[in-house]
Amino acid sequence: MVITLKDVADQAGVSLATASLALNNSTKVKAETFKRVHQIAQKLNYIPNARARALVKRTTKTIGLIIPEMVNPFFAELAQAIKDTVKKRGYNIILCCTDYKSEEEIKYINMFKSGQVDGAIFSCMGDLMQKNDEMVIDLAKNYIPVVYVERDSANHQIIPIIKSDLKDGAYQATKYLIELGHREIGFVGQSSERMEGYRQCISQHKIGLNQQFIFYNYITIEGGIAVGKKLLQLAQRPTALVCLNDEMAIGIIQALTHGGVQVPQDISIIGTDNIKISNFYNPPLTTINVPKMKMGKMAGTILLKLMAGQSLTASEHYLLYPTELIIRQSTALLSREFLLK
Amino acid sequence: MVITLKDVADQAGVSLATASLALNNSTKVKAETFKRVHQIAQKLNYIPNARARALVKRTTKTIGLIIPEMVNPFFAELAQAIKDTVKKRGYNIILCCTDYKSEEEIKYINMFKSGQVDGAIFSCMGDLMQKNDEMVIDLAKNYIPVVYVERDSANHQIIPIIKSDLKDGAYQATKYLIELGHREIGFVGQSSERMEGYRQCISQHKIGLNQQFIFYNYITIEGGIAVGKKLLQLAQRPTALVCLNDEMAIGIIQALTHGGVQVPQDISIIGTDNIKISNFYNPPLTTINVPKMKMGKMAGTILLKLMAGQSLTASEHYLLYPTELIIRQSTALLSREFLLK
DNA sequence: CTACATAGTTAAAACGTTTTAAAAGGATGA
DNA sequence: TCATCCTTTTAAAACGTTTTAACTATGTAG
Repeated sequence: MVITLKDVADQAGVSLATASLALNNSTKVKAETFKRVHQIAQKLNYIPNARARALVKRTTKTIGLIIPEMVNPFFAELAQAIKDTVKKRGYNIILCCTDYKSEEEIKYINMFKSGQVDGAIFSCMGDLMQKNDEMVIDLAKNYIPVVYVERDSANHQIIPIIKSDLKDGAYQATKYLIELGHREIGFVGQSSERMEGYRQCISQHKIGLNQQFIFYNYITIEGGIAVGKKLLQLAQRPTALVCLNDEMAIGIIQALTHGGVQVPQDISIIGTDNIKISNFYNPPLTTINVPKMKMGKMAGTILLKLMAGQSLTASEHYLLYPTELIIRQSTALLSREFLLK
Repeated sequence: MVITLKDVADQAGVSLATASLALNNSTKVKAETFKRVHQIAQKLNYIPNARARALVKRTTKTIGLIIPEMVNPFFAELAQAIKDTVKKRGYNIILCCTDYKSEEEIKYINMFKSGQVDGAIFSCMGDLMQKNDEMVIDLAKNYIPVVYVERDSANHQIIPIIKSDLKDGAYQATKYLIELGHREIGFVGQSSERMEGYRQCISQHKIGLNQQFIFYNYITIEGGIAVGKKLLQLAQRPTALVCLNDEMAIGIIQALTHGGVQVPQDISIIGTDNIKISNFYNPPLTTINVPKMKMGKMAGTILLKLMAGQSLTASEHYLLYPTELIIRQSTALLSREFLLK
C-alpha cells in the first residue's frame, strides 16, 4: 500500500542508489534519468519514510521543548516564537509538559537521550524546579545540544542560557510604586529572583520590609484569588502589590474587586510577564514586560546553530534580556486618605 | 560515545538477539543471562535507540496534533487534555500549528504520511478552514488513524468526529438574551454554526434579523476591539451581542468600556468557549461552555483505540457534546431607558 | 592501441534495533 | 545408543533509507 523507494526504482528501471540520488537532487545523475525518476515518484505519490531516513541520517528534524504547561500564556507565547524560528529550517517541535513535576522532566530527558530529537530547549518559570540540571548537563554533553530559557545551569559553556532580567524588573516595579507614594508595598508569589529584586528595592529605599506583606501562593489565577481573599480579611492592607506574574495579579484584582476593594483606587497592583490578556484586562494591568518573542527566537536560533555544529560566540552563552515597566491602569498615586494616616 | 545494544551484548558475552530479548523481558532467556544483561545495560547506561526501534517496529510513539495556534487558550486547553490522555500510553505529541493557513496544514499532512507519527488529531475552530478534508481522508485511509475535533469530514467512517453543539449553544445564548428583554441582538464573528444558531433563534422568536447587527471580524481580541470601536460610532447600537468566542467578547468589552459604554448596564455581551480567563474577567463573562477537557480526552481515547487496531462502536464515529450557557455578569436585563424607547 | 579521465550507475554496507527460524545443548525415555 | 523434546541461544533477515566505493561505458590524449 505504502510506496517505498524500491517501487520507484523498479518502475524507473534503476537501482535504489540512483533513485535515491535523483530524488535527493544529486548532480551526478543524468538529466534524463533524473527526470524519469522524479516523474515516477510523483506518479506513485512516493513519500520517503521518515523513520528510515532518521536512522541513517541520525537526525529526526524535531526538537524537544520542555515547559511546565501549555495552558499558560507565557509558555504558549514562548513556544510559538521558538516554533516559528526552527520551522524555517524544517524542524518540528515535540511538546513536553512536565506539569511542574521533576520526575516528568526526567522521563523526557531519557526520551531525548534515545535520539528522538535533535536538540532541546528547557524552559522554566522563574526559579521553580531548578533540579535535574546535572542530568541535563549530561544530556547536553553526551547526546544533543540543549538551550535553557529562564533557567539556570551550573555549566553555561555546555548549556547556553537565555534569561530576562527579572530581578531588575521587580526592582523597577517596586521603585515605581515608591515613586507613586506607596510605602506599604507587598510581594505576591514565591521565592525567586523577582522577590529578590523587590527586597533589594525596599531596603535600598529605607522602607522597612514587612514580612506580613509577603504572600506565598501558587503562581496561578487561583493562587492570586486565594491571596486576594486573604487580603480582604486583613486589618491593615498594603497599599500596593508586586506580583510574581500576571495571572496572580489578575486573580488578586478579581478577588478584591469582588470584595469591594477597587484597583487602583484602593490598592495598586503590578504584574509580571506582560501576557497578552494583561493589556485587555479591566483595568489594563501595569506589568513588567518580558520579551518572550525575542527570547524564544533567540533560543531557537542558538539551538539551530548548535545543531548545525557551529560554535557560539562568548556572549551567546549567557544572554540577559532587559525587562521593562509597562504602565497601564492597575496602579495609581497613593490616595489622599492613605496619606492622612 | 553512545552505547548501543551491541556494546551490551559484547560485554555480557551474548548475541544481539539474546541481549534484545532480555531487555524486552522475554521469558525465553535464562534467568541468569537475563540478570547479567540487565546489569550490564544498567552499568553502561544503555538507552535503546528510538530511531532504529521506530524503523523496525513501524511506530514512533508520537501523535501529531494540528491546531491553528497555541496562543489561544481554547486550543491550549484542548491540547493539554489530549496530551494527558495519550501520555498514559506512552505517546508524545508533535505540535503542529497552521496559523490558520491551509498550505501549512498540507505540509503537516505530508509529514504525517512519511511515518513520523502513529496517528493524528486535527482540530479547527468552528468552521474556519474546512479545506483539505480530502487529503486528510486519504491520510486516514492509507496511512495513519485520524480523529477530528470541532471539524467536519465527508467521511465519518474513516475519520471519527468529536464536536460540540455550537449551533445550539448560540441558540441558547440568543434565547437567554431575548428572555432578558433584548430585541436588538447582534452577532459578532464569522459565518459558522454559531451564527446559524443565532439566526435560527432570532427568526423563531419573530425578531427581525438586522443585517446591520452582524459584525464580521477576526476571531481574536483585536478583532473584538475593532468591532467595539465600530459600535461606539454607531448611532443605533444593538442592546446585546452574541460573540463567536470569548476573545472577541473581551475585545469588545475592552473597547466599549474605554469608550464609556458599560457592560452589562448599557449592553449585554455573551462569549463562547468558556476559556479560563472568562471567569476572571471584569465583568466575569457570560458564555457558552464547550467541554474542551472531555472532548480532548475523548479524542485521545478514540485515537488510541484506532492505533491499537480496535474498531469503534457506531456512536463513536460521531460524538456531539452538549454546550451549556454559563451565566455570569456580562449580561443583564434590558434596562428601563431602552424599554422606554 | 594503451592509458587515463570522466560521467553515470550500482552493489553493498551502514544505521541499530526486533524478530524469525534454525541451531545448539542438555535431559529424558526407549 | 539413538530419537525426541525442551530450553536457551544465535545467525540472519528485515525495516527503508543514504552513502561509499567500485564498476561500466565512453571519450580523449598520447
